Amino acid sequence: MSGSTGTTARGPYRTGIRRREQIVATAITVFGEYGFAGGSIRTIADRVGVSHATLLQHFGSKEGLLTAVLQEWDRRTVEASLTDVAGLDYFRRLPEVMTAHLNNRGLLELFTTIAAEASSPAHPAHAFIQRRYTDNLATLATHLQQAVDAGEVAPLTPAEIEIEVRLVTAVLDGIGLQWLLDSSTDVTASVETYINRTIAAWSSGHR
Amino acid sequence: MSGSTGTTARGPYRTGIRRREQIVATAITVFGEYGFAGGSIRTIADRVGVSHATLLQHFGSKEGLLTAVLQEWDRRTVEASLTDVAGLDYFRRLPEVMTAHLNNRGLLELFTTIAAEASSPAHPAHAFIQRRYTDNLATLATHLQQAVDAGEVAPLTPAEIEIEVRLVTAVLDGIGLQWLLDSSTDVTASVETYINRTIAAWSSGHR
DNA sequence: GTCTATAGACTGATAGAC
DNA sequence: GTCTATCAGTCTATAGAC
Repeated sequence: MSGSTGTTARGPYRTGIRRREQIVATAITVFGEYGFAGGSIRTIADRVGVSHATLLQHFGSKEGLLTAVLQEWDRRTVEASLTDVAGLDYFRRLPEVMTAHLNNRGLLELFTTIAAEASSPAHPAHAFIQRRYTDNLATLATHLQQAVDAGEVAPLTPAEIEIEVRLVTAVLDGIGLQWLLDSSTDVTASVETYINRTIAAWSSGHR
Repeated sequence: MSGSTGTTARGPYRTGIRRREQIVATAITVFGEYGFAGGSIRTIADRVGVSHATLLQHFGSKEGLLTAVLQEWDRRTVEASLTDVAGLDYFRRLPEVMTAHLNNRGLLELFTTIAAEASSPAHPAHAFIQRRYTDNLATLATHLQQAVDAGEVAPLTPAEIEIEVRLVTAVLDGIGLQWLLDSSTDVTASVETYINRTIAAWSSGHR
């Protein structure tokens, strides 16, 4: 990626792009801490060490900054996702993926805060969060269906598959929130317990 | 309750108390929609049909109103909780309890939004939410331990019990959030699937 | 008990100098 | 590209009339 475009090399845009990344990174932590409504562009600008006007110059508006933040979150999430595994292996590796998430508290805090805030239809991130959940559930459903097709687990109806992937998502979200509220929460063990028991249930056909 | 104190009967405080209840009820929906940071006392006052000064007269400050809202939420939650069942039956009835919660979207929205917002230690509701989770987990742990003692399920270590009650809590929170984002989510079926499978695992000793 | 008026701080956003 | 200065609007909270 660092070849043809030249955006990461020396050039007229270099400092501007650095600044942009710096602002987005800071905005992630501030929106994570105070939510979108509670986090002001002045607070973000102060932490970066620039004026709030500079920030608006880069992103046009506060909502423009939110869009950039959500895109960056999306980018980093996709980057950390599992692309080399399919079927049941995808679920088997969820505990380690979740554990890796804990290294970046800000990102988890951002998603937890924004997802809850955006449950209201009027929130600027409402559509984004809805789509994100739909996509995530669909990905999980595809992998579970693959496991069924491969004979790794007993057959499941589409309705049952939806319940299963919603439960997996709920566990990841809920345990994440509990870890934010109490860092002594054993995230890895909890998710492992859930996944192991669930795969056992899928395999035996005792649903 | 409506006898000796006279607070619900005719008297000098009657209208004041009615107003207070009305304000708290409206504040629950507004804080649920916009969060504590995003929901202003002016928005609440407008919906009630009074000036914002009246509201501050009653609760002293915005944080005072939040305290009243959290107390009311606590009160209603305790009221709807299961006090007549113990041990495994407590878990067996969680699906119906959760389903009943869906009749009051505002209350669920409030808790989801505030819990996420309050994950930041600086939030005025941080201590309240932390205590609430600790208490809730302890209650669940007591019921599970009772089930163990009664021989309803195979033995569990304290660490295993903590994981189990955290998973139950995570499922309830996570499925609630998904329902807020997409009301077609089958909350009852999801929670029933989880509880049935979990009780089966506890009973068989295959953990 | 509720109102209007107002203080004082903070909000997002814009204009224009450098 | 970043700044200062400033705008209009909103915020929480208080004072004082009725």
